Amino acid sequence: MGRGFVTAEEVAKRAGVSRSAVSRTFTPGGSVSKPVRRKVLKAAQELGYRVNRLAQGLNNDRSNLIGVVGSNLSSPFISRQLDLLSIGLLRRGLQCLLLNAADARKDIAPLIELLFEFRAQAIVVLSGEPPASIVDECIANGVRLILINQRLDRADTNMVLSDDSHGAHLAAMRLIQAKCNKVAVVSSGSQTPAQLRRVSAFTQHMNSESIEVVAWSGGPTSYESGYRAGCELLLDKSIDGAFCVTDLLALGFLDAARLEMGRIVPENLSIVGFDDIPQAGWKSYQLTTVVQPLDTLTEKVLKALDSDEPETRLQLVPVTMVERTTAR
Amino acid sequence: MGRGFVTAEEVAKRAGVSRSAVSRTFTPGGSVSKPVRRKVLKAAQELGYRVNRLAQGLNNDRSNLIGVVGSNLSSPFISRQLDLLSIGLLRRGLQCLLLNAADARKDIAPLIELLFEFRAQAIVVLSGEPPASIVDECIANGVRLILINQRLDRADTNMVLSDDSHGAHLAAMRLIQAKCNKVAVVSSGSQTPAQLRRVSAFTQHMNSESIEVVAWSGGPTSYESGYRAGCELLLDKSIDGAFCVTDLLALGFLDAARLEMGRIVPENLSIVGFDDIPQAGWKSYQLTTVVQPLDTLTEKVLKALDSDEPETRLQLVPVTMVERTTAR
DNA sequence: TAACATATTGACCGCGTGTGCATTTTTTTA
DNA sequence: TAAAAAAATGCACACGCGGTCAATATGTTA
Repeated sequence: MGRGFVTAEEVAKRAGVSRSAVSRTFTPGGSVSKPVRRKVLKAAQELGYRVNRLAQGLNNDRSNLIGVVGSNLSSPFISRQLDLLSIGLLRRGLQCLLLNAADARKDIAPLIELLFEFRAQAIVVLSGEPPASIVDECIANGVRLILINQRLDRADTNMVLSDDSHGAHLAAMRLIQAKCNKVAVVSSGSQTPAQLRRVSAFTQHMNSESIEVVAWSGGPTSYESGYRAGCELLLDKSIDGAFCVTDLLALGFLDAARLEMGRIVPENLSIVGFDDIPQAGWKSYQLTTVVQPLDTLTEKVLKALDSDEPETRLQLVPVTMVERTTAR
Repeated sequence: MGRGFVTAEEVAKRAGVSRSAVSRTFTPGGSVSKPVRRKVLKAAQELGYRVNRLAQGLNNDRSNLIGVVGSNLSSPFISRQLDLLSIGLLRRGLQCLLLNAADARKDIAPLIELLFEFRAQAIVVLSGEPPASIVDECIANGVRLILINQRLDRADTNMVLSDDSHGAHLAAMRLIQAKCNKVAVVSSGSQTPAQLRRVSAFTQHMNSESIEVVAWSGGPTSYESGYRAGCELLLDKSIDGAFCVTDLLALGFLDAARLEMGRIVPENLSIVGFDDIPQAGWKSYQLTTVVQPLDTLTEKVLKALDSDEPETRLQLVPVTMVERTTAR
């Protein structure tokens, strides 16, 4: 009862049986007689014994650890993603080893190295782009790698991502429907691949309709950046529509438009966002936006974790648009 | 190079040295000659060898795993807390084993059991109240337990919490300063200890000033609950002040007041929140609120993790008030 | 060059667990 | 009741690593 944990050996001694008996008692399907099992359980209870899953994983070669790496964990979107993911993992008896990539935003390679050292069974990347070498090492070591909203140009990696292009097209169509003549497209300065896809798909669509597009990007993906974008862009009175590639940006933009630049939304200016974070539905905002269905996205991630040989490596999650009040 | 990870044995064979040499090469302070070290590193590089930290922890008795358990991970406050915590842990070379208590909101005991099985060095509880038996087991097994914003009535547990009472007093003083005659205090139905403390300290203060207090509580700790509270409470036109024990509640309340119940804030109604989540500073809200200094709180948690014999088990983090625009 | 001090090395053990195998005990069948 | 089948049990090994210790190699001094 001293420092440290109780071992199976001690339980065996107390119960007057062999250590094997203890092990078998705690192993489903182990061959143990009723009386022995009772004695073992009693001794274990009294001593406060718990199986050491680290040692367990040592010969099983199954650590049951799933590495999750991402940055911006406190943003509404990512945090919800992490919330759902961690619940799903727990339900499946998997443990979530969380690595915050805030320090190494650019290069998440060392973090993944760390996960290798912990023998993570699989690695889920919420944000950030792993270098190709890491991907190679993952398959070499039999570690499943799952990228969320990240599109890598190789067929041997699991990717689950929202249909950004289609979402951008939806946004474009909505702004066209609102009869906008000159629109802004707002993204952050971090230029994540997902954001780039949204910007380019949107721009392309608008160009094909001969509608002028003004691109703005800067700062982190935050409310404040959106606010700044609004203050700067809306000096141009002819802009009557905006697609913000993230709700956070959109809400900042919306506040700038209404409270700083004297615009009336949606009469004067139509705004469409992307993600559908909870705040987009708050009464003060009522943002019209493209919905990333986080639950189905998470579900696909978990499924990719389960199945031994995933049928599809690239899974596109369809997006929809929720109509609220910020687009005419 | 088959399935699974490379072992030190294989590296030794390839490098033409003993396995001990490999181990020493990767152990700081190990006695290895330059040429041998070079050979080992080369072989390790070629084979893609990585130390197995699980096996490492098996004899060290240091898993380097810190268990973090909490619920409501996507709420602005908790997610930020988790964000900061996970960064701090990583910086200190500790791994964050995240357990989402969403399923077992009431009883987080089984989750902590799980962390025992993984031989977590310490356990940080973001939310939820662990039963006393768990606390006993923690100290019996030499696992440090740190409770955040949770006050247990025992001297052998590490607790880091914001000064809820003082915060509530600040809120009360502010509403008195706003010359409120009848105030509401809004909390969620989940009745966490922290919320209860805020409510009671606030009510007590107001009573001592002979100001009438109407208490409302219901639903989860969410924007929606606050909105509902506003819709129901503000039917009483004589209520001219409100203390919402959580910013999320406050923002919902504020929206209900302005957009649904036709109140003018702060002329007609003063509102004070608690937490200072990012959204409280957004231009549409500009909520006057009590600030929980999350960075210092997190810092104290990390420090409690470090020090082998913490000087103080109960650490109260001082709170301040940020003046914005919702209190007259 | 010899004697000595020091740096390096490899064999071995322990960490806590699961499991194959041979042995012993219990149960079933003839 | 005896023989055969089944179940239960303990021993020993493996998992991948760090650390101890004696043996060996290298360097240093007289």
